[in-house]
This record gives sequence, structure tokens and C-alpha cells, in this order.
Amino acid sequence: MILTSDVPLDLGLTVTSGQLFHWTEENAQFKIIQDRTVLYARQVSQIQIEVQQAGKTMSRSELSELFGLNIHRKATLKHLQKDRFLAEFLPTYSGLTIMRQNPYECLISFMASAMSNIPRIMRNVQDLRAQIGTTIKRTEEKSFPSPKQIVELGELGLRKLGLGYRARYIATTCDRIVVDGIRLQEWNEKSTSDLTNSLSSFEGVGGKIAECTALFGFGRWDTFPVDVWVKRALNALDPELSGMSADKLCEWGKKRWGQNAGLAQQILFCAARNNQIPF
DNA sequence: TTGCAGGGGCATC
DNA sequence: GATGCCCCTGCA
Repeated sequence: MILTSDVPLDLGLTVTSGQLFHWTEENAQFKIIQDRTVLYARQVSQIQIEVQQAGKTMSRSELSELFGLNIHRKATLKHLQKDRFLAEFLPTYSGLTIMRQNPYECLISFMASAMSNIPRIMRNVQDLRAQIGTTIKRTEEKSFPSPKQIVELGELGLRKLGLGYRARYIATTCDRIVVDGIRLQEWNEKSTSDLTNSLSSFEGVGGKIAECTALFGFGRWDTFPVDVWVKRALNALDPELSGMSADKLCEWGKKRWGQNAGLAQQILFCAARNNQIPF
């Protein structure tokens, strides 16, 4: 299946930009696992990607949403190009978009990300799949373990996988999801502020992880997760921001960029990590 | 070998 | 709001 974007899209940049942890790459083809679907995606032109799938079949509109192509990116980019903080980075990052992940997998992945690093996070989620995931039908891949499977593994099992102090938070969160019968998909109905508040009610989920989950798992482009990289980037771009806490910067970013704050954040994050912003 | 920071969050003051 | 602690890894 061929998916087409309204403006140039950079699949590799998007997948490797730190928003998604469940992927591998081989010869410019990205294997991405979400829920019970295994996707093989390849860039075929500036505005097109080719996607093959195995396991549970996703519709064209679901795939379009997953790759962040259902958003009117043309208007978003036009808006961000006028911004004095972002203009210089747009030529490099205009192909970047925000993918829409499975909310539960996204939540647990970002819980695992606290005070960690990307290679380690990717290994953690891969180990979780390999050890307790369920084989996805008609493939050799394993799905991300369900809350019940994680509860059965337990805090100790999570610690053995190298999750460290995050193990207790993840185990407790999965236990609450099972016991209370929480269906995160239904949280789609919530307003963005209700959603982030609800997500923060899980132990181990503060503002940053709640914003990340709302952005990458619920498609809320009006969020602005502030981590150490975004904080550094903003401090460097405007010394007046250097005294602000992460919470304040989060509010500041949402006010400044509104419906496009999420993409603005991802651009700043990538630029900072790629040493394009001298600190 | 040791030291340190890495996409935070929470309790305590 | 500031500080210390939480665990574990990778890298200097």
C-alpha cells in the first residue's frame, strides 16, 4: 500500500527521532511493531511511503493516522516557519511528523524512559516482547505484553530485565489497569488537559511522561513535553527562559505554539540532540 | 577502575 | 522551589 503526504515526509527521520521505540531498520526499510501488526515501511518518494503489513491488518486510514499523515501538515509547517525559534531548523526537519502509537504501549515505553537513554529503552521494550509477549499470528514477532502479562511478570521480573526503579511504577500501573478495567483507548474522549491529568494519576507518571503519552499515543498535537533536551534548547535560544522550571516551560510552549506545539517540541528535541543548538 | 549523566518522579523540607 | 533519592547502563 502506498501512503501519500500533503507535504514532503521523511520516514527515517520520523521513526528514528526518539518518539517510537518499537522498530528496527534494515536497508532503509523500517520494521515497526504496534499492537498486533507488523509493518514494513519504506520511503518511495518525497511524499510517499510504501507499507506492507503482517498480523492484524490495518486499514488505509488507520495507517495514515499511525504515520501522522492525517494531520494537515502544510498549514502546521507554514505556521512554524514564521517562528523565530524554529525557522532555522525547518529546512532540516520539515519532513518530521508525529506518529500515533498504541496508547498503552506508548505509556509503558515512556514510563521506562525516565532517566534512561534511547538504546536502553529500546532494549527494555524489546526484552519485554521477547520474554512475555504473545506471538503475533502469521509472523515470527511478538506483541507488546498485555497489562495482565506484565502483572504476572511482576516487579522483580521487570527488575531482572533492567528496568530499575521504574519496575515498581510499571507493575503498579499495569495492576491498576487490570483491576480497574481501564481501557486507555476510551480516554480518547477526554479533553487534552483531562487526559494528561488522568495519565499523571498513575504512579511514576509526571508531567513529562503524561505529555509524551498524550502526544505520541493519543495524537494530541497541542501538548509540549519538556525534557532536558528541550529545556537546554529553549535556554540557549532565549536566555530569558533559562530560569523557568519544566512545568512553566511546558505551559509556555503550549501557549506559544498551540495546536502545533507537539511538532515544535519534536523539532527542538531533534535539533538539540543533533548538536544544532549550541548550549 | 571509578565516576557520572542519562528524554523523571516523588517525598520532604 | 529546592534537594536527595530512586535503579541500572553505557561511556569516558
